[in-house]
Amino acid sequence: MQGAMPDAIVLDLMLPGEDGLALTRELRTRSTVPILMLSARGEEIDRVVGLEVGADDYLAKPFSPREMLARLRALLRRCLVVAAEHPGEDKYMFGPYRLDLLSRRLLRDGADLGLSGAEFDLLKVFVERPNRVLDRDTLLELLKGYGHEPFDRTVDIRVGRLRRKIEPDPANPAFIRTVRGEGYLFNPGGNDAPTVSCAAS
Amino acid sequence: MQGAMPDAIVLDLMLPGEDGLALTRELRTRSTVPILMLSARGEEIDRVVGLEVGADDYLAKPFSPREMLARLRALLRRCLVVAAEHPGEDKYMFGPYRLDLLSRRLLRDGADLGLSGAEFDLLKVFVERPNRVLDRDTLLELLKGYGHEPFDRTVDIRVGRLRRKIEPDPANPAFIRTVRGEGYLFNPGGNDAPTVSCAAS
DNA sequence: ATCGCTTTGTATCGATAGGTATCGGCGCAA
DNA sequence: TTGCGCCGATACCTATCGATACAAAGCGAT
Repeated sequence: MQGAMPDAIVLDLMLPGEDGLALTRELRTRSTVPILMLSARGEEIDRVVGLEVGADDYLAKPFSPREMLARLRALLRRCLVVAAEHPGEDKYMFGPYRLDLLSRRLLRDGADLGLSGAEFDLLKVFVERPNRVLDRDTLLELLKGYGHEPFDRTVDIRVGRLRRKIEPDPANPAFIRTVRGEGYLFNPGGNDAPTVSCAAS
Repeated sequence: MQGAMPDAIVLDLMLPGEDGLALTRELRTRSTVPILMLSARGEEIDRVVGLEVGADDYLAKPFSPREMLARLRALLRRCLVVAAEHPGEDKYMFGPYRLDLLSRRLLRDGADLGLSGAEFDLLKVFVERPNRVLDRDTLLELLKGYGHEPFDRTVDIRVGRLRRKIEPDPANPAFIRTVRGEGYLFNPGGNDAPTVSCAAS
């Protein structure tokens, strides 16, 4: 198990020569990746066991593709809330965005938002420390190291530019919020109603 | 619906006189609380629709209690990943309002009330200590730490501004009451029927 | 009721923090 | 070199906060 973790795993228990239950248990010791379990065995006891070893959902065959998609979507929707909160990943998702640390890009619906380098660095710092107030000193240290003047306002400027690119309404920031006298706070939920994809359909 | 949000909601679609689907959609506009949907209607289309309006899981009757518990546990386990990183309550509801501690906002019907930082801090202090009189000294300590003058009236001013934003009738405060000579009292119910404090008796 | 003292409400205003337009310096590519 | 985009310094503007002062309300004494 190397490289990037997938966004979700759909696991068919009837894989030849593999024990899906053991695999799930093993996965769960090292990852919180969402798992949707599929199986031909539809007995209640199978479902209960599958859920208990760590699956997030269990779907017995035969099932329709539509239901599987609906369940997968519900699961991903639920996980989007937390996806941005696991350090060490190479991708972070928040709101409608996906920040790819490897290619240093911010994507929305697959389209590149065209962040500049400084904007990307700032957003990375925020995304890795969600839901806590970061004061300007800390931000400056994380962004430029230790040699900065007391009245350096570069952070404010970067925040302003970043907001113009990612905030639906830059005057009322939802993702990067100001905490007067303290600093800034990154709120991955945006508006806290992360029903995003579902609400549309 | 008042006080802290429940940890999860198990919603039976066959509630009399209620449209569970609409209720779910409504809930989702203002909360990310986990929802497990139960229904006697087990058709695929019902399940898909239930999941799409915002349920996290859908279980058709008849089902066994064990499976329901397993699914509920799986759902809570998934959501606990978030909760673990934010110990304590992160949302409070009172009257028609919802105070989100993470994004530092006060919402009413999903709309941001636009509290300023100082107003938010004060409301947070109240909301965490409902139904008890807080004197100005205590409030000052909680808000600014230990270095304050004896005749600091900051609290009064903040209370006044907060009232103007959240009280239906700021001249007759329902949520933040004055207890003359003692301090202020937060009454989450917002009802006018005074919770006769000891002063009266 | 009236008076007078105390407590609370709030309008105003100055200080300060934060938002942002503008501009010049820098690096890079053609 | 020129042109372009990125970045940060500066300056200016606005919003927020709390000090002050005064008005209003509560409360006891007369």
